[in-house]
Amino acid sequence: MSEHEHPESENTSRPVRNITDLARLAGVSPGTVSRALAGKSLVNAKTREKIEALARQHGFRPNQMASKLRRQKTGVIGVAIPLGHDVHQQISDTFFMTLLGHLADELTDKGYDLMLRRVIPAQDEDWLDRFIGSGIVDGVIVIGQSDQFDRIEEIADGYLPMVVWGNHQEGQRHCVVGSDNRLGGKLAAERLIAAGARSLAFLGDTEPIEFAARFAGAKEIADRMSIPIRALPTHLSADRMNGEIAEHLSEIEGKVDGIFAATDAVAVACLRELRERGVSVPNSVKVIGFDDLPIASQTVPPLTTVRQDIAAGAKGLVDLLLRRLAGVDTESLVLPPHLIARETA
Amino acid sequence: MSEHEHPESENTSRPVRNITDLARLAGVSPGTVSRALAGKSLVNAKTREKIEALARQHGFRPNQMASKLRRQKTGVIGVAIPLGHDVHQQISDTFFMTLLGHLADELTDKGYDLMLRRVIPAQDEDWLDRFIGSGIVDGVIVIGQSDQFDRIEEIADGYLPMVVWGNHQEGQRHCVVGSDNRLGGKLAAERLIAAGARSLAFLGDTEPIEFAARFAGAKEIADRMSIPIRALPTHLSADRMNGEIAEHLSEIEGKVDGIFAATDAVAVACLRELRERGVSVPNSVKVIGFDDLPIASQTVPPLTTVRQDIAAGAKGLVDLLLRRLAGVDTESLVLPPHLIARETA
DNA sequence: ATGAAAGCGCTAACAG
DNA sequence: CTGTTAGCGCTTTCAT
Repeated sequence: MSEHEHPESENTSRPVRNITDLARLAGVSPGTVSRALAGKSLVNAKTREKIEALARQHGFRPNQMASKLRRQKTGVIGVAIPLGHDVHQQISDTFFMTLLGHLADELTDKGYDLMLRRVIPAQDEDWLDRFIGSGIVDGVIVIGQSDQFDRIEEIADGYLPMVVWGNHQEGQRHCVVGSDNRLGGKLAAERLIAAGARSLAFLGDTEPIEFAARFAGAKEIADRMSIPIRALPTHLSADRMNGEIAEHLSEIEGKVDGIFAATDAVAVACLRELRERGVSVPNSVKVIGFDDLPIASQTVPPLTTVRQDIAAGAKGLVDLLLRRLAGVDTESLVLPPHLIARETA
Repeated sequence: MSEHEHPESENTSRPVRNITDLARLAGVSPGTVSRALAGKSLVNAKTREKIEALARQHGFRPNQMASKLRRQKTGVIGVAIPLGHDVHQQISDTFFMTLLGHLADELTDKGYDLMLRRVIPAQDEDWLDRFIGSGIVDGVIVIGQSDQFDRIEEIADGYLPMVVWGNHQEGQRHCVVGSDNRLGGKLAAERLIAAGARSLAFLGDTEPIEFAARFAGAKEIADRMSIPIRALPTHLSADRMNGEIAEHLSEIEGKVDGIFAATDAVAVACLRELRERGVSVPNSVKVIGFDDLPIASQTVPPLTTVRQDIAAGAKGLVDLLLRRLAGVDTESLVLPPHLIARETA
């Protein structure tokens, strides 16, 4: 018989609905049951055992709602994914989803539950206030600034326990964890140029600030070396991306020999398109991605890319949030990206 | 000024902490405030407006914990991802993560929040009971049966609001939504054979029942056509997979001309390894995957695969769960997979 | 349409 | 070490 069924055969009285019922059975007060089940030290070992046995036997678990209300904390961290630019972009965005997986592990480790919300700011001005103000979470992690930088800044002024994955800007007020995108962009451009490229293109959307920073970094290097670089705007949703990449490649054929893709996903699509056109990589065109997702090592040829350390990012987000939960106004954490040299550049 | 800051300049009294404070300000009773903020019809329009204005002005939102406790429902659906066979497998498993994304959308749509838990059953016998029994969620969706089929069956006997993504077996007691894996396996084998393959292999882990069913379906067709098929066990975590696939390919070289990969991720790795060995696909060896993830269309050559309709799966999971929340003991939902013919088979 | 009052189930301060 | 007690903040009859 599963623990989940209350064995009414053994016990003719009504089921154990709460701590008081259990207290009655154990012949103690509700307070003692509460302490015993919460694992507080100040309970007689025998009493505790008896109570635990009874609880097990009746499949009883204290109501968390009541506990949370009373203690004024929920043990839940909200994770919000704002879908700003391209609503469908993140649905299967491997990077964000992997980050989420690590976050889940990290939070579980620290004894917190994770409440996930995907929000469309355009349809819901109030998304952050609502999440925060409802008393349903103790703190919030926002995955990606999307186009909500200002909104997040506003909130940060009055709400401490929030940490955001994203790009760091000089003088910003919200606590952010993220890769140094500008540096990543520099690494990418340097690599392309070192590999022999003399005319560069950035393939991707430069609206989101993370990507803007990657482009800016690459541009800084290109400008310094007097090498031209142009941005080729591309949506990141799978359906629009392929067509747009094809168009761009037609347009730049023979004029560009180094492509910096905003993400590995873009790079993979670009690689495929180049192969279909019979353009040799890296001989005729060099390509470099960003993220170092698992797919990067599976392309042909294997993709040279800029790695973001997702696990470290998740750990950083959670560590900082816990410190903020404890009242500390933490600094942002900027992680260094690393060049992963494979064969496309 | 952000709504989040309580404008103490305008109002010297202490901040509005609860419905009672707001009631005092509005000159009404807490009950009326509750009704007004909950959007009940039986409130005078003017009173409601006044209350809403006051709430907005003070950035007040009713405490959800208290509400949930009182109403004995949480508005939260638990989503559990059991990590049975290969703990790291799912960390970046695109299929599950995409399903999760759709689930989040679907649940949000229906007004539910989503509480995510990744659990390692081997370290935590009680994972499902704990999730369910704590009164923290109104219902549970389990993503993947992993090696927990029996555990889930037990729970299902005493707990209605649970739906599971996974494989359907004759006579099982828990409500499941999933693709017809056996049929998918048949489609795959038929396709490989139709493309000219005369000796098949299933590449992947046959432990998890979904994969076992895919293999069984393929085997049924192969047997019927008197074509040999063997299983090549492969871990699904990225780090171990590549080496194992390489070994298998060495072993079967020249002996197998049709490979059915358990998932697209495996197929992609297999394709890359074949290319490295100079084996021509589909001429020398045909390959077919399972899932139809976005990468499937990006491989070279584009991957023929068996599509699972993830969005429909998510919708099915949520719909069934809502029916169960309403007390209906729903049947399982088995979705038909579809062959997506591209160029590898 | 609104007010009064009784809890939802638990925790923690206080007293013993 | 344990019992008693006073709420946490909200919802919902039951009156009016």
